[in-house]
Amino acid sequence: MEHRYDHVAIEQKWQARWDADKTFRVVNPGDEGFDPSRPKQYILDMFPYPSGEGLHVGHPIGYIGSDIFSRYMRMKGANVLHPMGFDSFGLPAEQFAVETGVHPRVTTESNIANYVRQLKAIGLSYDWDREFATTDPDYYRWTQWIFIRLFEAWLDPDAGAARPIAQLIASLEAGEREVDGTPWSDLNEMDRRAHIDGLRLAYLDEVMVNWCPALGTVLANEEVTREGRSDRGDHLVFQRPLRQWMLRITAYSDRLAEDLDLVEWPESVKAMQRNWIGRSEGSRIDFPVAGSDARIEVFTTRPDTVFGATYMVLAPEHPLVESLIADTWPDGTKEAWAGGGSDPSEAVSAYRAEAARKSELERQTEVKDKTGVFTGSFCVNPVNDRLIPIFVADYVLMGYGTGAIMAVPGQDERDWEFAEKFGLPIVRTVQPEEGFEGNAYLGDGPAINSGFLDGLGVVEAKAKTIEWLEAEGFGAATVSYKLRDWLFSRQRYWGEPIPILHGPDGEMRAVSDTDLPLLLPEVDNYRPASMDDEDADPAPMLFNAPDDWKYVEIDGERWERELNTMPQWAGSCWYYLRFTDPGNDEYLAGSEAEQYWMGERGVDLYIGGVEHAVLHLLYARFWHKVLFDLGHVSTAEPFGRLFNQGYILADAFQDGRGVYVPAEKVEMVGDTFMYEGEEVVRSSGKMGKSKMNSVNPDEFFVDHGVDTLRLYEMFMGPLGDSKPWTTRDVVGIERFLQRLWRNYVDPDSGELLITDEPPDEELRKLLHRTIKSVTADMLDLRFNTSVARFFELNNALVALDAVPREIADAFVRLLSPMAPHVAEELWERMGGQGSVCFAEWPEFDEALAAEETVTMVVQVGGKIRDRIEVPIDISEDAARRAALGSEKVAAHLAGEPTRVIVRPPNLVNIVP
RNA sequence: GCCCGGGUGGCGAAAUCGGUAGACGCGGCGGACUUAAAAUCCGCUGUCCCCUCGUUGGGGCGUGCAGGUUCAAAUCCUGCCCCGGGCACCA
Repeated sequence: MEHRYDHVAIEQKWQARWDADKTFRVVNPGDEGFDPSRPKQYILDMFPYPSGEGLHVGHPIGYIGSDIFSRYMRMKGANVLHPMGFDSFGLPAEQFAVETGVHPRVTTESNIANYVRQLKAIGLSYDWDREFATTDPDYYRWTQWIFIRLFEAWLDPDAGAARPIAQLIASLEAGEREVDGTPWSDLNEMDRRAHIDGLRLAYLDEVMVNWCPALGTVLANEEVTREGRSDRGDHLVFQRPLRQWMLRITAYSDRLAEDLDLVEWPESVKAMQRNWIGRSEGSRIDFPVAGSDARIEVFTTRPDTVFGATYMVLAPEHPLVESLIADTWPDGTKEAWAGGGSDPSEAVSAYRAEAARKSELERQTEVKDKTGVFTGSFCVNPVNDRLIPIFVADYVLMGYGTGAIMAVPGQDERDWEFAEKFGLPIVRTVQPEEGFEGNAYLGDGPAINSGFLDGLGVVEAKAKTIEWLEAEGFGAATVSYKLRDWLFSRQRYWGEPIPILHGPDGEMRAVSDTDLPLLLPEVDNYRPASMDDEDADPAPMLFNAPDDWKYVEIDGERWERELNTMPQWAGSCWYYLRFTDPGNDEYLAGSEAEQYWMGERGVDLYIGGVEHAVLHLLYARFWHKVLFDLGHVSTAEPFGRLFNQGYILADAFQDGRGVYVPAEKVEMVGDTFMYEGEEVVRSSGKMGKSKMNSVNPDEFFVDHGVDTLRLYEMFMGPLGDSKPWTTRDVVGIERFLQRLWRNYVDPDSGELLITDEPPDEELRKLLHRTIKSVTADMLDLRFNTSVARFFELNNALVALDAVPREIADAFVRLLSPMAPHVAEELWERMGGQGSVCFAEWPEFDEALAAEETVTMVVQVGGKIRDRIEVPIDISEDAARRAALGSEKVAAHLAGEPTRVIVRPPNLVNIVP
């Protein structure tokens, strides 16, 4: 048995050859060997953060899927761009540096080397010549360059698109634009600068941030859990105001939502993005404050209910609160409204202090119990001139709308609760449906108690109210979004330095493009100043940089470098562009390469985890649209087709204390699971280090093989579903590959068992059905059913002494995207030219793929009573006659049928 | 609470146009080969019932639950239950 299937030898041989031959290198337009007659396919995986743990078998399932598709597309004749790189800035390497003093660059480099080794061991067909990491200065140079473009751009409302700030200044100087009615020439230098800085897409702002002392950085809202802890590490997070870099993603809210229509993405991901953007149409309404010139501006989606507004609420942080505090409680102030305060000032101050103290978690848990306090002031409801009291309550959020609402308890459940608790009037302004028994009524119905709106339905009443508000100067139709601007600074070391200089008088200037990359300075230690002291002020790590880095002399003045770094999301916002032209040192990506690879629909297939449904994909789309507006890229959207692979789950086991124990060492004894003599409890979850249920790929490849892993992971079920890993099931794939080998190669002599005799008709038909089925599965990434078809074809070859070449040849081609190593080996042994990776994909003959006969089902009253083999093209008449002629059918028929439904060639249903 | 997915044999799953439910694989059972075992090969395997045990013997039931539409429903509709994911006082 010298020549039996030796997966280790075969897999190592072909991986070495692909590496040496650069088999999967793909050239750009203009390069030698480029073939413009071929269509392009850009097939991309979401690149990984190279963690110290390396890969387990659950990680690469998406990579295997995209690899199969890439290999298929090459065989279909496409120029395939299929690259891989590393998202290598980030916290773990830096935290390791804090603990050990090892430079994050060192950790990162060794982790990347390990990842590359592991990825190559899976036989993934990347063009490794295009590999880069986001931490490479040649790469982050352009990340910084894009930041400068954001800094130097604003959203021109006339164009509905980003334009260079320089154009804005030119039109201001030319008098084509003014600053809030003031000509540019009338403004001093400081005001001009403030105006411009306030319009930039990258701007500084004093905002409430999530400050995490343990990590020594602020975090974006998305990086904070609902419990008010850091997403990474689960550390406490505190709210505090801080001057931070922000990116004006909200300027793109509508385009980010609307352009989802242009892409082929899972509807669920589109829905998540639309939800996140949270567009809602409504109206701004101004409520004049009684006895004052001030007005409180509210946002409402229900302007039609304005007659039912019986009180107002401001968020505790609302800037107008201070000015609304009355000196004394007015007559009629209920005890509950005062919150125990002897005067409004005391009551409101106490309430605001309490609200500021509350953590996110407390606010969450107290949702059902509304709190608030009366300011002592009143508004005038503009539609009916009624005086309504103004409250401060934390159920109104400063971050949404205007931070103030008109409260309409009759049509809003939250307002109803508050009104009941505080004894405020409740007026219904929409007539509820007959039989309605709830509190607030949110449905449609005729307006009541609403003056000029009475009798109108909700839609008409909204329109009429807005018309009235606009005519009377009390408001206008408007749109509100949940999406907030993107908090872009971090106080960490291991990130891209933000390339901005601060002048002595507060002037900001971007680092010149020619001075990029702005390299990270070397520092002595990586420990943030604030890490051990929760009360210490947030200080960027780069504060530790040497002075000759921190300060720059320009025209005799000392400018300070920005000390914040970018968040990890930055590098992944545009890496797909760099892959089109990774070596370019003059531009982020050459136009010709960018236009070719990104042409039409951008990335043709982007595979990654659904956990990036919102953040990464929204941020990347935002940057892409800015670059598009500024003419640096050629498509409106970066990712034409998105696919989310599922996760690989695995049994995990916990001991009596709830601690996970190594799953591979758990033994089943009867119905119970034992680990080191102790009974453990089984659960299931995502494979990973924390659950101690990972399967190591290096060992798996030795024991079972790479092709086995690839086929098994594809065979487990649909690529998009999460499914449990079962090592026991792997044997089915191993048997398949061994059987395949024995069909082609005599295990004793090593002789090829291929004959030039043609196959019999049945086998040929089976082949063509297989080609048809596998080809159809490719485009939909339904590889699980393809593997089933391979089993069927393979099993049909077992009984033969030799496999007809016609079958053997096509089968190897079909198999090669999924099991490329064994396919290469068999291809070579059969005398195939070159690599099977570039062999033509087999075509099927429709006539051969079609069945000649089919089993027709005959039903009586919907129950199957007979099955008859009939020609596939049987006529309706013949089918009817065959069915009615069946003895078995006759036995179930008492008399003449009332009706006969004939659907040739599949079915006849006789209704008795 | 709202918005998405999803519930099919002992297990992973097929069936994506409303027309044979359970392809393919695992596991299980039986057989061949072998001194034996492994490997390999062959057969059976949703479930219950019946018989004159048949190389397509006959029948009932069956795709989370309860209804409905239809000649016909895993597939369409209504209500409900359960599981997973996202959002969550968003005015």
